[in-house]
Amino acid sequence: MIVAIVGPTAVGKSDLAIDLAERLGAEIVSADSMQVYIGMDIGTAKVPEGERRGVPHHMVDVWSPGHEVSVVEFRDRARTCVAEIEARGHDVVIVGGSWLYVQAILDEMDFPATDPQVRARLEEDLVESGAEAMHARLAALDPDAAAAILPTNGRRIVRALEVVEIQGSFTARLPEPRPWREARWIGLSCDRLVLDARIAARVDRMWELGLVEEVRGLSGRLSRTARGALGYRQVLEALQGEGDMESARQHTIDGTRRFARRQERRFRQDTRVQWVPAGTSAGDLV
RNA sequence: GGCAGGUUGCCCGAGCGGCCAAUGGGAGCGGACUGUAAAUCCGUCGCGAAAGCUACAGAGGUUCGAAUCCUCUACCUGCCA
Repeated sequence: MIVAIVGPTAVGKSDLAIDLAERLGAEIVSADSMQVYIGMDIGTAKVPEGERRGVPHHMVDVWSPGHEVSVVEFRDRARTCVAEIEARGHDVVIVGGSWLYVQAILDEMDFPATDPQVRARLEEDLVESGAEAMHARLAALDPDAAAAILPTNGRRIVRALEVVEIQGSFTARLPEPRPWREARWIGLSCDRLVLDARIAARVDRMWELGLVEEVRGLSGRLSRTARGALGYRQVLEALQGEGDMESARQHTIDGTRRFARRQERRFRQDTRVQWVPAGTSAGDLV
C-alpha cells in the first residue's frame, strides 16, 4: 500500500508521516524539492535523524546543494526507492508539499527531454529580446503551445522552445493523469490563521537554530535550484547587502505564507485527495 | 504661544476642479503549470446581478460640477519659543 500525505508547509505532515509509518511498519519517501539537498537542514525543516524513531526516510539528503536537480531525476530515483521498499514487503508513505514532485512519483507523466546547451542559449535570448519576442517565436513554431502560455511567462516560454527544438513540438495540454501506482491521497488541512501563526513560529525557530549561519556556510556553493529555497534566498540577499537580516526574516515569513496558499489551492484541485483537519492529537489523526 | 505641513479604500501611497470608485505597490482571494516547482506567471480586489448606492478625517460653503478651492472642528507632524 502507498499512502501520500500532502498539504501546505508547516501543517505537520512530517510528524503524521512518522506516526503513520510507525503504525504500519512503513518506510517514508519524501517528495520535497529542497530536503533532497545535503546540508540544507534548518531552512528545509528536515526531521533530525534522532527524531525519526527508527523509521527509514528516503529522498532526503541525496544530492549536494550545488547540484541542479530536475523533476525527472528526482522521480526516477524516488521510484527506485518505492520499488525497493515494496520488494522488502513494506508499505510506503510519501510525504510532500510540492504537487509536481508527488505527482511525478505517483502518476505517469512523460517529461520531455532537456538539453542544457539549448536551454542556456534560449535563456540568453530571453534576457536579450524579452518574453514578448520569445513568445512570438514560439507562436510561429508551435501556435498551440504559444496559446497555452502567457506572453509574460518567460520561463515557460523558454522551456516550450527548448522542447520544440529537441522534439519538434510541445504538448500544451496535460493528459488525464494515469497512475503509476495506486495510492491513498491524504491532505492535511489547517485553519488559515492558525497556519500563519505556525509558519511565523517555524521561521523564528529557524533563525534561533542558526539558519543565517547555515546559509553563510553554503553560500557560493548553492545551485540555482537550491538558491531559490524559501529562507535561503532571503538570507542570501541580506548577506549581499540587500536589506538587513530582520527584514529577511519577515520576507521569509511572508513568502512562506504565500507558498502555503499556493500549495493548498494546488492540492485542492486534485479530487483524489481526502482532507483531514490537522491539530488533533497525533494518535487520533493516524 | 507664533509659523508651516499633513489626514485618501485592509495597509503603504499617488491624485490637486470634470475623463475618479480614485495610478502604483503590499496583503487578501482566485487561476495557470508535463522545467528549476520553496520556482515562474496571470486575474481579481468599496457594496450591488443591474440600474444604482456609499466613499478620499468631520461639518458647512463656493461651483453646472469637488478627493481636489474656501471656512471652521478634531487629530498628527515639523520650525520658532
